[in-house]
Amino acid sequence: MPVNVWHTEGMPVLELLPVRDLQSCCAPITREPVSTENAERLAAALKALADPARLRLISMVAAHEDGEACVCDLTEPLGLSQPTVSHHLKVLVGAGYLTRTKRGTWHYYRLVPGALDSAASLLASV
Amino acid sequence: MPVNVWHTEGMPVLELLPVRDLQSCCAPITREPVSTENAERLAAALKALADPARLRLISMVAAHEDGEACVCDLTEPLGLSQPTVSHHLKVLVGAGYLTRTKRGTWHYYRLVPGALDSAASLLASV
DNA sequence: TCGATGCATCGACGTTTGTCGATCCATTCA
DNA sequence: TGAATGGATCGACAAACGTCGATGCATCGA
Repeated sequence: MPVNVWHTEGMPVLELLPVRDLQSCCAPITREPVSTENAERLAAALKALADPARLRLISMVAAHEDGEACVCDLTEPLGLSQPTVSHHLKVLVGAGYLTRTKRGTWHYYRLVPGALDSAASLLASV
Repeated sequence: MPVNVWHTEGMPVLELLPVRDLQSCCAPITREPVSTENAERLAAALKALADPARLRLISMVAAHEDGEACVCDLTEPLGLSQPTVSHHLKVLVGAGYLTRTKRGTWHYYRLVPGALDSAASLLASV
């Protein structure tokens, strides 16, 4: 549920707020502009997604068997080097979209349920 | 409705697809990963939003009287120079989130209805 | 006609980002 | 124990990005 964005070093700076229902049902023509802090948090959350390779990674992990995948599953279909794939996965984990679990030799990445939808909701409520 | 992203020079490359309803009602555990082209388009659309200044600009334009604002309305509350504000507005217009209209000496910016929600829907359907 | 104002564009700059090869560590297996 | 494999991290580098001051072009009002 919480989509985080690393700030200094793996430090989460964003906990996605619940969707503001009043927004959707009775938003006036003129509303309050978003605060600087919320803009920075949402921008960081979006920046983590604003890359073709990372969007494909998210999609590939979700589409993979059992909803999880290791780096070796992703490198070849993505067409990028292993260090680059690891880098992108780290960004996605840091932002709270993926989790990482180690089993034996492999690190399995898995989509955080609802993380993408939370970001989408936040975006729509700007 | 269409959220565009300039490709070479003001050339729109993205027309937001309609929300794929089958996705929300009966998505299987394992789906098809997004195509490279769609990932690039969505990434471009998100990149235009993944900046605190631009998110605040969108919000400020929407919150402004009559739903429109000129550059001079935005520069001071945003705390950035006029060229920088113009630059960000250009990016947002290019991506299809804002429109620009000239009346007399002023250029008025206005939110494209539904553009933000379209992007959010696309994001949620990754 | 001339000064003032709004704003786009240009050029420059420092920072951030995406990418890779090289390296190193952990785990497995012969 | 030693080779092989998965994968994180490092260092380097080019490209993209955000920002600003300077400039130029409209438009308006005196």
